[in-house]
Amino acid sequence: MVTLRALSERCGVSVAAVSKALNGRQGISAEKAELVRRTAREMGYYPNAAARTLKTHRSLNIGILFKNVMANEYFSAILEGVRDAAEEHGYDITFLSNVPGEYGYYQHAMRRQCDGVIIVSPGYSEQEQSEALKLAESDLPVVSIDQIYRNRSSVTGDNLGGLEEIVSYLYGLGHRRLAFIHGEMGDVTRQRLAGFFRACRARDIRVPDEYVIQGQYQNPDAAALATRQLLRCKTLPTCILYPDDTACVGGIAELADHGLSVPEDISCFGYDGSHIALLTRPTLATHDQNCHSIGEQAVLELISAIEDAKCFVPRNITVTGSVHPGGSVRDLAQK
Amino acid sequence: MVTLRALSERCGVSVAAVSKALNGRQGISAEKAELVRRTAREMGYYPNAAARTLKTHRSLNIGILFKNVMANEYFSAILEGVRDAAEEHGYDITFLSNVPGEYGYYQHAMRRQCDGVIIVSPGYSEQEQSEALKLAESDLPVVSIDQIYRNRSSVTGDNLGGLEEIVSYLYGLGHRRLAFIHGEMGDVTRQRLAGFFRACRARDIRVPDEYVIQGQYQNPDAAALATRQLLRCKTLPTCILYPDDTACVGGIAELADHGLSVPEDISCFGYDGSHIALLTRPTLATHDQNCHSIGEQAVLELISAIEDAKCFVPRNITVTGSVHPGGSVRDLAQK
DNA sequence: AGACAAAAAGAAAACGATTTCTCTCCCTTG
DNA sequence: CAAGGGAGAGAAATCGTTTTCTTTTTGTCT
Repeated sequence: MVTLRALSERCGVSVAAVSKALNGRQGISAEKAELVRRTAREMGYYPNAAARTLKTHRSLNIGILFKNVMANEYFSAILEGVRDAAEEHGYDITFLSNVPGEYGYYQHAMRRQCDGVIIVSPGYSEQEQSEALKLAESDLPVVSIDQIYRNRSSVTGDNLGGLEEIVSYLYGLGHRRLAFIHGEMGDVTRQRLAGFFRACRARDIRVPDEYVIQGQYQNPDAAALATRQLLRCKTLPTCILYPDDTACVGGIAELADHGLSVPEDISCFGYDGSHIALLTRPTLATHDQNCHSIGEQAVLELISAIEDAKCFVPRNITVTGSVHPGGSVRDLAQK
Repeated sequence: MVTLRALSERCGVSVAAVSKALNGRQGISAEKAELVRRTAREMGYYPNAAARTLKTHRSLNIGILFKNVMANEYFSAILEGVRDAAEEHGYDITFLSNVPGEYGYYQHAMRRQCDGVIIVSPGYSEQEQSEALKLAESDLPVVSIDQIYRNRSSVTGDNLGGLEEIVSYLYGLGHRRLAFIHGEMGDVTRQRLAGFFRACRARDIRVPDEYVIQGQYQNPDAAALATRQLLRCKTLPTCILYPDDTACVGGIAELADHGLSVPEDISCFGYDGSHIALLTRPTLATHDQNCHSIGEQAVLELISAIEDAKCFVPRNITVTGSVHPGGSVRDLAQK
């Protein structure tokens, strides 16, 4: 292994000088610095992160709470955004784990000397939630995604605005009877409901209670069930909004089983802008949440919390998405 | 921060004694060891990974080469297997990056003192390939997935056996005319082709040249194109094998455009066992590669390369998958 | 009781960086 | 020409562990 010491001997200067040269600090002449840098390249030197961390108390390492099935496209896209942005800024990321009775997320982060932590999804169990909270209330810089902790920055998709946009889009196509099958209750769902009702009210769209049904996220069967329930209404909606694309696919299949074809008989709208949306026939009209950007924003926010600690003030960042038209929605205006 | 020093003062013993107690080394009495451990728990001590790494040259960190869109279900499932297995064995994982002109995968791994590296997918560019090779030829323990490096262990899905199984399954359902739209040429594709032809020959299934067409992995459009080409044959196959589920969906859509319905007119078979396969109507017959297990195996192999270095001998591990029946294949035997 | 081995305890030297502080020089300025 | 200032160079301390080696204590056996 090539160390500063080795370099210093090779160049005939002190270890301190080598350190200064390599870090662009001053206190060393330009020629010597150049010599050192050249020699470093020749000898294949790379700094020892452990030693540097030990001394500086900065690890260039970001901890990440990510207790999710990665197969979930929404979360994996966020993760990718996080990774890309971290990489670009010279940070590495470390998945934080939680072994009840042994150590928690916080201990893990501290053990690895993480400079900060991004909470993507803490896990569903009571235990994991409380460990995540411990982290959020610690002295570490923390940024969360899709949930809000006291006095911490957060980054979320624009669920309220997203649903407003969808309703506005559908209204433009002549839809007046909108049903909303939504996911499990939580911050995200509440935002979406608010956006939905707000946009409907603004356009004088009346939404019967029976048009709003709880389904589940990422669950085509739950969507099918909710759809079936919806079909019992005397007057059918012209369009059904689903909590995500996977659910939407499930709903469309259920409609087909009842002899209703999409979009001729009824329209459907997904959420997330996942790959599936482009694969099915008809393609899905959906709402792209811009996950990659959500991940990136979280990293940028965290880095500024780390590096400008003194003048950092937490805030809630909303990343706007956009409607992706698709074959599953019929244009009722066009006659 | 609670350090060994702090603990030693609190317990009235030497730093060395504390270290021994916490690591279960001998050279300290049972009672003192117990006292130290209790105090450590009380004071909320956790070891400083950087200091430990610096001293021991072991980081409990695994580098991972993963230059892929995570939205790809196949890779993200592998990644998840890697993460889970690593976590279980007390290792963390670090994504290795490659910034041309700055540093390569190897430098990144060394800088972070990785104990070993898993090469999942090195990236497609010339540059990345060669950086990955540098890593594979370094003195670090390396295990690769889906590709083989000289004198290194590898873990791969059983592509050869997978296709044999598929053919065998289809044969059992009465299919005799099989077409194979495969992905870009490479180790994986060659294995699959070999398995396909071997199984066909064993059953006296003749495969006309025009039934074997190159498409692309994960590309529904390429699959559609290849499918169109296939439809020009005077005699159509009874079943088309696709390189993966995404391609399969693209193929089915193309067939529909030509007025052929699946599985009534023609059957289709995917690969990967992805979520999509369960969502479409009909559901996709597919082959589950057991990706999670592939990731796990790679970690186990790497850990033994790291921890039993002296008696480690590289080998190629094959993880077998299994056929998942689905609605896209018609049972021709049943009349 | 005395001698010796074995176990326990601790002092100190690393590991590879950063950083502070001191010491030289050399140059500028009055 | 003397004084003052600034830049360059390096010695040494330090970060929190582990580990070796020496010293001390304890226990065993004749």
